[in-house]
Formats: sequence, C-alpha cells, structure tokens
Amino acid sequence: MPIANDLLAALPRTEYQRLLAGLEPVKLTIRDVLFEPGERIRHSYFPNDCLVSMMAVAQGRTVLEVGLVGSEGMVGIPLALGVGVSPVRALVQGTGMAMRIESARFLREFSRNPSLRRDLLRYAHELMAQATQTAVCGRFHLLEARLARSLLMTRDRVRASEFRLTHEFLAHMLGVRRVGVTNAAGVLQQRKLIRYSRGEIRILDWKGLEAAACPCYRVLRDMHDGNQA
Amino acid sequence: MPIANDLLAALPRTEYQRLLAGLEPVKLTIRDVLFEPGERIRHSYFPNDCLVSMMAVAQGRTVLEVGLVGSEGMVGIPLALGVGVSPVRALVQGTGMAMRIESARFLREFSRNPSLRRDLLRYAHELMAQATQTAVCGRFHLLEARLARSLLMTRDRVRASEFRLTHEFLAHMLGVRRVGVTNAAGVLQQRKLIRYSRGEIRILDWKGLEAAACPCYRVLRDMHDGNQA
DNA sequence: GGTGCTCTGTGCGCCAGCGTACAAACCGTG
DNA sequence: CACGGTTTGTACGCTGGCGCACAGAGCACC
Repeated sequence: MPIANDLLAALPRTEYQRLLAGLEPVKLTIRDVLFEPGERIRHSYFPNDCLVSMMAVAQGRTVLEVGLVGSEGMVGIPLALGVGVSPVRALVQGTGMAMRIESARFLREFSRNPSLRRDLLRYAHELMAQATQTAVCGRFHLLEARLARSLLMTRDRVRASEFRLTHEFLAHMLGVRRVGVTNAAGVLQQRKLIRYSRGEIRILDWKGLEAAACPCYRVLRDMHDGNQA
Repeated sequence: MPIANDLLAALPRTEYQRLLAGLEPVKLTIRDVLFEPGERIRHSYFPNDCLVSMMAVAQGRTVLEVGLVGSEGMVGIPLALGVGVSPVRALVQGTGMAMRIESARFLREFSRNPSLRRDLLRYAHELMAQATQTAVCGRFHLLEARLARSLLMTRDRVRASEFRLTHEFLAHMLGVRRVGVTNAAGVLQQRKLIRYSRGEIRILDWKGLEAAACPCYRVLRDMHDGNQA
C-alpha cells in the first residue's frame, strides 16, 4: 500500500520505519464512530483515502462539524496534546482506508520522534484554526456559501471532485435543517456548479463554487498551503 | 510580585527559575492589541490579573471572541505548536499585569522544560475546546444564555464578580449588535442576576446566572477542573 | 453649569433559517 | 413488479436577531 497520508509521507525514513511497526491498516466505513466525546481515545488514525468529521455533540445529538480530517491529517490530536479523551465525536464520513496505531504506542513514538512531533503540533494548530473559522462562519455566513465551502473542503481532503454525501449528512455538518441544505444545494445545482442525486455529489465548476463559497475557505486553504511551503 | 498565573505557579522551582530569567512584568491596558492575525508573535504573555480575548477577524473587523485568557492561561499558544503567527487578534479586555517573554527565548525554554511543555500543550487543548464550544454556542443558543456564559467565564478568569465591560465590548465578543446585548443584559438585571452601569458589571447571583447560561459554560468548566485534578 | 462624549434604552421593518408536515422520486430486494 | 426504505422537493407560519435611527442619561472637563 502506498503512503497516501501526508503526515506519514513527510516523515524521514528512520522515523517512519519506527512508527510503521505500530501501524496497522484498517478500513473505515461511513458512519463508523472512532471515538465518542468523553471516551478514552484508543487509537490514532492516519487517513489514506477516507474522510473523518470531528463533530461537536450536545445532549447526545451530533450538532456541528468543527473539523474535517482527510489524507492531510490525523484523527486523535488530543493525544498529541497530552489529553487522553476527546471533546468531540470522530465520525467517518467517507469510506476508505486508514493506518492506525494504538494510543500508548503512539505516545511513545510521539515523544521519541522530533519530526513527527513538529508536524503533528503544527497540524493541531491547523485544526484549531478550522474550529475558529467554523465559529465565525456559522455565525455570519449564509447557508449557501457555507455549503459551498463544505463541499470544497471535502473535495480537497478526498482529492476527488465526486463523493458520497447526502443532504441529511451535510445538514448535520453545517448544523442546519436538511431542508435548508436541499434548498441551497438546489441553487448551486441550477447554477451548474454542482450536480447531485441520491447521495452522489459531483463538483462541476470548482472555480465557480469557490466564488460562491464564503471567505473562510480561502483563509484555511492559504494557511494550509503556507504551512506546507 | 506574587505568581498569580496558574501555569507559572504549577512549574517546579528549577524550571520556573530558568523561565524567570526571560520574564518581564508588563502592564496591559484595555484595548491594547498584543498581536494581529497574520503578524509575527513577538512575546508570550502569562496574565496575572488581566484579561485577554482572542478575537477572530474578518475584513479587518473584530467579529467574534473564540478564546478568553486570564490567569489560568497563556497568550501565544501558536508558538507552542510551532507556528510563529497567530490566526487571531489578541485584544486586552481587562487592564492588569502580565509576565511576558520574548518568543525565541520562550521557544528555547519550551523545548527544554518538560513540565512547561506538558502544561502548555494541555492548555492548548483547552483553548481548542473553547473554540469548539464557541462554534456550537454561537449557532444554537439564545443571546441571553450566551451573554450569561460570557459573564461567568469572565468572572472565572479575573477571579472577581465585578469587572469593567461595556455592552459594546460584549457585543463584539458575542458577535452580535450592541442593542442585542442591551436587551439581554436588561433582562438579566431585572432578574437580579447582575447589575451594571456604564461599563461596570457586577454579578449578584452567580448560581442564578449559571442556571440562565447555556450548557457550554459547564462543559468548559468541568473540562478545566478535570485537567487540574 | 454648560458642553461634549460615552454608555444605555427604545422602536420598527426585515429576513434567514426554524419546526413541522407531507409528497414525490429513486433504488434494492424479495 | 409491487413494496419499503431512503433521498430529495415543496409549503407555511414563526421568531431571533439584524440594520438603522434616534433619544435619554451619566460622567468628565472646562
């Protein structure tokens, strides 16, 4: 299997080898829950081609996505910050493969491998910025623009312009009614920016979609690219 | 000057001594800006009895508070995550003293002192949780409850039930109109939970206020207390 | 003790998204 | 090919907060 995860791919060979011993491939299926809020984190996951949402939970209900992790990141960042439990639910949103490593072992490697440490902390900062933008976005931007942003961010993380995602699911991510998504998506489709049917979404015109999206998308993208450079 | 900052107070003597050499006391005055988004972070600040808001900025306007730092924390967490620039504005919201340390020196001590590192990363996690709650809160909770939460969080951080804070300022923190704050605050005052006049706010009945606040307050408080225990 | 400034209070029309309910289209399965 | 479940479409009244505008009220400073 090729290393499709950016964080793993960026490691120097020696560190990667050390880490590899603890890594095992797993298939993550849509709607799997990797951990619940308040629950001990058992594994860290390095997504390969799957997609995982960090969902805030209130009164047992999944209410809002505050982070989206694909092949550019890792699920289980609290571990890197010295915290064993997550404040959010990690919900698989796109089926695919990931590499996972047991928590205790991860912590050993984390403290031993300086490059891994540096990259993961930087990624933690990026996730934090995502949460911040989510807060701003949810409060000030119109649903249509937020939806556009969501689709673009998904695309970037799965590296494909077509993916599975129902209106219902999008509604949970955005913290709105399903009907709201249906309306907004309908507009985007009429503008020929996207096309969808029964959970299959395709981005037809990503430039147009980017223009329709709120500035939050650019902010986060630029920050990520800046970190890579 | 006594060590009123929790993070500093928690350090073992030897680490504290090493850090102390780089620390200098500064007075932070309301409306000071410690750093702007996109700007290099020059110093880290350990508030003593002052209060600093991390404000998200959009199109040059301060739009929403995503983190509140008092004597329990530090301003400049991105440094600890290996990032030299902040995505937010650090805005002084309550006048008082803080200890500050120049960034390069901070980084040296950070990499050298394991306790400091552990505590700061844990605090970073807490700040992240704050941002997450802000996202949920701003999207789902009524202004009145959000205001109550804001006042309680301020109280916890300045360790006083009276403080200076105008409706205008609160409006910026909450990302709403000033008028909205005036209305909500009026209700809380009529319920005899708070009393205010010209920027001077006093909490009269914190239990009642806690009942009026949204659950976000409890969530964050419990998490913080959990980390201490 | 008047003048200016900051802070707080009130009124009014507007609108995005909410809650709810129901209908239609699509798909797999027996 | 009928049936049940999933996904998407449409309708309607409600409301919290917005934008704007202006009015009083307290404080400082001359």
